Amino acid sequence: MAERKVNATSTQVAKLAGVSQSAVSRAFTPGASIAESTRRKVLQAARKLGYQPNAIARSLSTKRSKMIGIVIANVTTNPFYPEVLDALSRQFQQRGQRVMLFVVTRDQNLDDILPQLLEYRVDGILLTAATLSSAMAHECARLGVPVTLFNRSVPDAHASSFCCDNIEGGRMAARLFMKSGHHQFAFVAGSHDTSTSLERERGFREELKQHGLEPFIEMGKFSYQGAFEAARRLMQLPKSPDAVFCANDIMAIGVLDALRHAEQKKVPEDVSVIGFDDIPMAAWPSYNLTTIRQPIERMIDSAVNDLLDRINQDTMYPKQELVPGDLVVRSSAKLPSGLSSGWVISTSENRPENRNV
Amino acid sequence: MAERKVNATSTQVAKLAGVSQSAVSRAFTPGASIAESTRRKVLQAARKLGYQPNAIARSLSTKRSKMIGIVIANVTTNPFYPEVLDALSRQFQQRGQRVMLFVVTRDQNLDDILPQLLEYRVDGILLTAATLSSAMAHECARLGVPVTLFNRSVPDAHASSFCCDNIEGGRMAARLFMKSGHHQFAFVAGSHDTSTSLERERGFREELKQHGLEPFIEMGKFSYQGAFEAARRLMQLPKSPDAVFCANDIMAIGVLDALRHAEQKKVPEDVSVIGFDDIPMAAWPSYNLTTIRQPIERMIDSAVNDLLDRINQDTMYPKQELVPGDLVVRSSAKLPSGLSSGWVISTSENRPENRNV
DNA sequence: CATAAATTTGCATAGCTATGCAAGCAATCT
DNA sequence: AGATTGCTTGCATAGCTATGCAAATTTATG
Repeated sequence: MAERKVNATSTQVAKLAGVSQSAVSRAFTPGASIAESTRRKVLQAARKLGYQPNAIARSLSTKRSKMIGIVIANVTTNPFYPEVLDALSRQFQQRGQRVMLFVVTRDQNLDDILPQLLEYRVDGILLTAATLSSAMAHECARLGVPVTLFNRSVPDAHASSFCCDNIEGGRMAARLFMKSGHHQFAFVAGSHDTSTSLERERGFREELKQHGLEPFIEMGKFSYQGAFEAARRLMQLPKSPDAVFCANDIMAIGVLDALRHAEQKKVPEDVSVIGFDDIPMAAWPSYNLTTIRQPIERMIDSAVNDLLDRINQDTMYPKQELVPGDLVVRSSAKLPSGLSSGWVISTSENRPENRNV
Repeated sequence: MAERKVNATSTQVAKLAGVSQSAVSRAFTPGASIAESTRRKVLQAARKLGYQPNAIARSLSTKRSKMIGIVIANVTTNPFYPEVLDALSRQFQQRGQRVMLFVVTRDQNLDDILPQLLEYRVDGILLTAATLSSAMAHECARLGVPVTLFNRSVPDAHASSFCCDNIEGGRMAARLFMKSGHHQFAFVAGSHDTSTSLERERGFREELKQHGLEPFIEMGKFSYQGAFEAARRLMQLPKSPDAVFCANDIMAIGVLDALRHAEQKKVPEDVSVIGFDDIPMAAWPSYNLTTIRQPIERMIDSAVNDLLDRINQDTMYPKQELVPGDLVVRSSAKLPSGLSSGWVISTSENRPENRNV
């Protein structure tokens, strides 16, 4: 016979332990004023009744839900984002915050879903691969709920944002291509309304322009399949490119597969390919993708710290941070003389790859 | 100057609208007894104050949090799970449930994290790629919180479970290998304590055994890298296998890459490979992986329905469901005569592949 | 129009915990 | 011993919404 006591309350525990309800509350509040002896009595009674504090009631009372709302898109289409979600979730977890998750599509309007987060009085909101309407940004500001964008630049000054330096990343790709003597350049874009794609394109373009060069642009729709098709279109061009920079790794991989399996091109002999992100697959022997690595751990640490700090002291202003990416040299792009595969080129230092896994 | 009204309460709205607090509550409760005219008054006042019902307080009052706890592992190592998470999250979202997410590692002990879910009084718990200690299963049962396992078989009868028919899947792989004339068989396992890997191995073994055959077993640690190395070990064997079945697709891909890039083998001419799951990558031209597809949508529908049903009527008993998988024939395994690539073989019907994306 | 029936409304309270405050207590000091 | 000081403790209340119940109002019925 299951006893079916169901959720005991602090009052019941108090009665059994012969103390007041306040004492029970204090027994479960670290740092509260309670004698060790009574705390033990309480914990024992609690164990006997299978009592566990009710976080809902606590949230109501403290006006802190200890929950962070995470909104994320592209979870199934870009392996970078599971990586991000995993890291974020663990970090918050470890810092004593629960995660309320919303998976959305890239083009989904967040104005419907943010209210659902606010309804639960989340302490803070983290958006990744998603953007905020400025109406919603204001709403969050009004309610005093800090918002942080990850991997999206900020629409207005109400939210923090943590991004890789996409423009410089695009420039690095262009420089590598030029140093190793390519002639026709192309960029495979993700979409025309996403800051990551736009900025990476801009850096790539600007650097080429300084040498009087200009890339072809094709749309890869942020997907393997889209990039696969984009690559085929590029190869139809009269002067088909020999250097293709892609707005992210998953598209670079789509391009690689198209070049090798549908266009009989050799990589990097016929065409060089560079991606962005450095997802785990980029290191697989089938691809060996040269790419711009986003220093995901560092970015996430900063983002999480910033959000938690702003939760705890609401005097703080939102912050915009740009983290430099590293060029990871593998073998999907021809090497300029003096550079060999397996090196990581960052703005501050160059070093052999030694990624701790 | 931001007005900084911060979270209005139902009482404030009531005062402004000239009604009672109950009326405000009812205005936001679908189906409650309230005149259309007063509802309009209330909603107008609510808009003016930027009022939104407090879900925390509601949860406390109704004893329903409208939250589901999802625990998931392997998010970064196996693309199958982001797929699962995406689908689950959307489904619950659509059915009016919020998701509280916990990302864990495969071997992490859930006994520490389940209490964190229970503390928030989640209405139900869904575990995927994770198992439940029987102590915790009892605890959930005692508290009346239904638990559903996805892709793990059930430890005891307190939880529902939804799995693909792994044993039959293993059998299908064995049959296909045998029909197309292979001689040496191998299984690349995920781990030795996970039901998916064990059951797939068992089906594969049993079917081979009926023909007096026995497979080599190698450990692939549920990862690309682990399987890559497992494949290399297999190829060292005096009678190296010409038919390798892997406990999942990501390992099958690791095996394929090892065979092609490290062992100079041709697939499927020298070695045939079959995976399990049918992740999107399996269809990529680089891999063209023959695999057992888990009918993920159907499984998720069933799992979500079951969990929500059990939440709403606690008379229901947990259910164990086994969903048959489909053999998706591509070109990583030699075809027996009469079968061509691009077909899906299920227990009930065979049809050309036409996956709706 | 009177009465019954149906609908709408407000009152009062429950749901569970945290916490300011004053009172109780023991230990310390003079 | 008496006065201070510093911990502990319980009381009472806040935090916000939902809901049973009775009262009030509207609508339907004869």
